[in-house]
Amino acid sequence: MPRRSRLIFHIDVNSAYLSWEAADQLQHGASLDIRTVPSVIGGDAEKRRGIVLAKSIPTKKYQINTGDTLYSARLKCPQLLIFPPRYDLYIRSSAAMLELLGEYSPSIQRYSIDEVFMDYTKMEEHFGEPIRVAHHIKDKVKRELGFTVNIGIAENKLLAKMASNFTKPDRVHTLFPEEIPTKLWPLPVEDLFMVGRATVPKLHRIGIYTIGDLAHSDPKLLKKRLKSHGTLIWNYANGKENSPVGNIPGIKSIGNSSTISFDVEDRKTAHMFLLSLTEMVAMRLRSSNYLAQVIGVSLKSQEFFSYSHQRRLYTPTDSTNKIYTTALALFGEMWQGEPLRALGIRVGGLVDNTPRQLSLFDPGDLYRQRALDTVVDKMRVKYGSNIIMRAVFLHSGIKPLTGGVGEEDYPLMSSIL
DNA sequence: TCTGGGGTCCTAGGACCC
DNA sequence: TCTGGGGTCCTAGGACCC
Repeated sequence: MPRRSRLIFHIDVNSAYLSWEAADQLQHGASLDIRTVPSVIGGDAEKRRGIVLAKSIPTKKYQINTGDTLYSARLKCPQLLIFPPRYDLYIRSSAAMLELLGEYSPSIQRYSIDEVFMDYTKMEEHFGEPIRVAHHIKDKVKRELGFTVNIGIAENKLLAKMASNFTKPDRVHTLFPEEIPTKLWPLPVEDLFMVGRATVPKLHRIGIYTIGDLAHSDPKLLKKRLKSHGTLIWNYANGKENSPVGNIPGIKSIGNSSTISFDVEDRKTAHMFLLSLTEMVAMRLRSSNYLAQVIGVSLKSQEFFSYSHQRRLYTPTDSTNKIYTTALALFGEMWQGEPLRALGIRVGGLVDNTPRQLSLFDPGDLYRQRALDTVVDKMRVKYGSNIIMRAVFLHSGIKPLTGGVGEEDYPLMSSIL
């Protein structure tokens, strides 16, 4: 075995949402393992959220893809089983896996709810040869937690991630430098991380169809055509990437958006949804101990046209009222009365919420506003998010908070991901 | 009963300043 | 009287990820 500059593991849960649902069902006495039949996790079509979020391996021969509408998925496979998402279960399952992995290295990075990077460099003396240990870890996850993972092993994060994407499920793959020509380069270019829907046709147009084609193309030409993104994917195709595991920079923005079960056509209803979203975003902002300098509103029309407006404030804020009134102003500037399918609020330009010089233009009731927001946050954490709500939501049929993970059950969970 | 939600980063163009 | 030019900030939109 050659000496490796670094040893990086990428652990990827196979069909995460679906695997976690399957494992939970079996633990509760189900006789059918839904991973063995065509099945998907999908949103609620009546609420216009009916898309495939995760799919079992047997759906492959029906050509069902993540993102398909449930309508089209059912056309492809009439006997398809569909289960709703359960974000609380996913958060618990993900945390259990992270805890298990923590035994094998002090350097662990949660990349998403179902992907983890682990730096195994210099850990061999403790736990042994990397491929053997990877098998041990994957078998332990299966035995103790009830779901399967793929593990990719390489000298950097990019190649480890590419390796974990090879054949699934329940597999360990390596992608060391000497294996790049045989294992990576033959793959279609769209399989490369960061080569998405818009880039593929541009690459095809210049005769690039495989990752190998990209690796051997002229980086100057790519840069000319694709700017910095061209340089990035050329490096990736050649296996060049050297970011460390861990040291995730702080969050940059916090947002929530929602597709509404009906088209919003009047200002009053739109305002209520904006308030509901603002309540969630502002609560998350305060719990993260940041203040926001930029407030943004995004809309999606019935015809799927998306657009947004944002504004930078003179004074950073975490006040629900300030964010809401800014959002209303932005909404008023951009909305021409077209039916709306979705609305969103996002705050950015985050700065630490440490004691600061008050601007001359701060409202005099700043502290009273803050005290009120803080009390409401505490009550919602303690008694549930519906314990206190703005009067406009009474009998409106609209939830007083919208967004976050797990809807009303886990209003604060999203901020840990 | 047709198309989610939460993020990050980049680019282009305009405003503004010197 | 013939329209410089660089730097920075801001905003809108797009591309990508899971």
